[in-house]
Amino acid sequence: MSDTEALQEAPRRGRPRSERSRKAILAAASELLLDGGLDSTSMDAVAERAGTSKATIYRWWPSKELLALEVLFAEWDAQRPASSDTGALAGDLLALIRPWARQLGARPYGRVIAGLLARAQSDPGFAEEYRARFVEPRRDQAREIFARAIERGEIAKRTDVESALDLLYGAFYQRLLHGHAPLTDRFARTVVGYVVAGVSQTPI
Amino acid sequence: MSDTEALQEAPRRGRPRSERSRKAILAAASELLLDGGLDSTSMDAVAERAGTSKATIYRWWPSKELLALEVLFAEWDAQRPASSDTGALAGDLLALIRPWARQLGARPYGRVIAGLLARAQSDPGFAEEYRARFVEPRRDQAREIFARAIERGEIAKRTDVESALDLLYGAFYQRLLHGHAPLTDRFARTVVGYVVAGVSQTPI
Amino acid sequence: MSDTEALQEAPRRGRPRSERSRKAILAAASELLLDGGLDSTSMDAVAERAGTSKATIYRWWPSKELLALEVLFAEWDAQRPASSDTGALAGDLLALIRPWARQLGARPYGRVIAGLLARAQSDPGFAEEYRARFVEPRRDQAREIFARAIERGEIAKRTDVESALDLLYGAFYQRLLHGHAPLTDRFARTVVGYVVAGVSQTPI
Amino acid sequence: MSDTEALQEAPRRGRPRSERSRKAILAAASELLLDGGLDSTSMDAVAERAGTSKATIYRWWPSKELLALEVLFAEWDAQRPASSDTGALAGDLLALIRPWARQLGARPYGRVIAGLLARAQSDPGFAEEYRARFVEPRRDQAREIFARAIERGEIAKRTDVESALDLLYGAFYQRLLHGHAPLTDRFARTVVGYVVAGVSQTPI
DNA sequence: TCCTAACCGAGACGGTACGTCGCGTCTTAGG
DNA sequence: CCTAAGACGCGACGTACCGTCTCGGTTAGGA
Repeated sequence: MSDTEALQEAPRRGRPRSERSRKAILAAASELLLDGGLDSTSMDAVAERAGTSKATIYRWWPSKELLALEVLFAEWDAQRPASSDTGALAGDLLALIRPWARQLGARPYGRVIAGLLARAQSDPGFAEEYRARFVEPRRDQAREIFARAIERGEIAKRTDVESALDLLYGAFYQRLLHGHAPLTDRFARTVVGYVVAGVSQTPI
Repeated sequence: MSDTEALQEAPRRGRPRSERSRKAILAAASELLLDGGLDSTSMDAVAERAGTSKATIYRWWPSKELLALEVLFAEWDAQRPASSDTGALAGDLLALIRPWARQLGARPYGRVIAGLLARAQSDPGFAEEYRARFVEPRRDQAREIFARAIERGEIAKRTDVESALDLLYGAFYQRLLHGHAPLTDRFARTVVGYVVAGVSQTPI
Repeated sequence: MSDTEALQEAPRRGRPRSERSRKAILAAASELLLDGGLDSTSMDAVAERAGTSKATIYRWWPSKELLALEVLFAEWDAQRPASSDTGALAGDLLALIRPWARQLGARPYGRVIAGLLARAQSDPGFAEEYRARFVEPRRDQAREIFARAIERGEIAKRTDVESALDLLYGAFYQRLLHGHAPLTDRFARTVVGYVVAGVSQTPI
Repeated sequence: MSDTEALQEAPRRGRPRSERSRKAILAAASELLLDGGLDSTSMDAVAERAGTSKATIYRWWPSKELLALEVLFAEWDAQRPASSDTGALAGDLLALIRPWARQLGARPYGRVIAGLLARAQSDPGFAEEYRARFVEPRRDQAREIFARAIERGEIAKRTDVESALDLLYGAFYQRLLHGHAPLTDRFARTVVGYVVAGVSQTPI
């Protein structure tokens, strides 16, 4: 018996959850979040724009942060590409990173992400949730790529993969959050190039 | 006549600003900010702890963010080390980065910085101020180091220094903000090593 | 269909207004107003004493003055006596005035009324509201009494009733606001006596 | 040796009080008070308009109320007419009351007076000062007039003069403070007529 | 066909913090 | 000794969101 069936077994009496409200809330939150960031987005405004009541929002999302998390997840992580295997570290990383970087630069996600990061600093539980949904999946994909490169002998066995991941992703977050330079495709290629070269060092 | 003299010429009428209040406000804000981050720090609480009135705070700092900026700047950037010239890119970068990384890891600055970054996303003016005081000075120091390395012929003339800076600093911000791993000295050495190796690539 | 039914037809959606809060606010305001007058009564203090939030007060009373107006109206005008017809101007006026004067003298209403009058000077809308609720109802009662006296032939048809009302009520307000002498029952009788004599003049 | 000389004997060292400031403060306060009443008049605004510092105002006037008192006294009581003796109660009262009523109606004094009365309710000391400067002098003038009428036998010895004064002045304050009707000359004549008739009653 | 559980909107509630204004006091430099 | 300038501690203002709580109504499955 599958998990899904097990969950569906619950008796579910009473009026079912309104799908219309769920979608309207996510849509309203999305617009407001991308418009002004987490702080500028009030639950009252979300409720009003969605045509629902605040109680309905709080019934399904315990906090504004978790609502934002789901909003972002829904429209962002939806298009996470399947890992492709090009046979080279640089190729694999580029295939992984370039669509993500393009998406990051397309809309003002920085506003929302910075807000979520800020909340995460003071709320360990939320931080955990945030990492589990946004950070680790992407790092996992890159980890596999590095693992394959090690297996192939392309890079050293003792490569510090975790630090390499911080270098790789950190560079994009740096531009996303500080806004001092755009997240261009060229930047993505340069970053991947430097990271690959960095871990490919051959100390004599 | 020097600038200093010219400034001193100002008549300085009226009761002078209270140095005691200034220090008390910065001290109170510092404690509260490191304790709970930007959001948890209310101007009311700062005023009460400092033994001043809110009006006095707002007279000198237009917003909580700018107060936090000055607080952080005062106690953080105070100990920015003078650039040292070791004759090697790796040595220079390590001398610059290691004290900074040590400081970053010593106290919960992540809370405050994440908060400031969040505000910067929605307030271009504040973002500019933030970059001018926190980001650019440090990048300038590293820029010089890279410039010397290019001059020495240690790295290629066409090195993308700006991207290298994003790699370098981004890695530290990544750990600071995401909290998935500690900002150890070992991490600093690894990051610098990878960055140096990355820009030292010798394409055949 | 009666008006009452028509009003009841209103759907009354949402959480109903808290009767407990309404009463607590009026009670708290009453105590504070009689204790220290309008100026010394802060909305913060009313909210704290009533155990409500300021927002709840402002939701139902747009200003401190209108809250004070309702407070006073509730506990003061509640006991406005029905007009009695003694068949003589002096008797009717005494029956109307003496309970009112007794009430005026019993508690420090002067504080509140003086405050309200002060606000009324600068706020025509509030002045209108004040007159409609406090002044005109009492003047109307006295107007009727004078009208009956004219009808009976007790006083001249061309009596300037409005001025007589100013004389009558003004004397009490004079003592109430200036506090130079108490509002005794004897004073009430004297005032009514002089006013009745004044309008009963028979110029030869 | 006169009192005046004795006072002038004081050594008076240092810079003398600035007459210019004194006048400017009174003028500024007068404009602001007549413009918006006591509450709307801030000491900051008075100081700014007068071109003085707040400290200078507080050095010579202990509070806003006492400043307002002097302002009003200066421009109002200045023209208190000398008592005239017409030989009849009505004539004497009219000579006393009509110029005062005309002045009352000419400018928005109600605003200021209502404000002062409000403050007097909560500050017995100020109430005393207010009565001594504004109320009693005028009542004294009227008291003398009633005394002469009693002496002449025009009215009864046992006339309750104090109540008569409350009737007389109260009628004007009533219109001044409630604003329901104008302070016309006709009203002054009517009031005086009724008061005189009231105290002239000849009970058989 | 009714009962009853779970949902829904509307909107009032107790709180906390906001940024501003006015008070009366103070601390300077200067006439 | 007085003055202007202006900063100071204090306390209240009226507003905005927070997350919670009633309400009257709606929508389903089970009795």
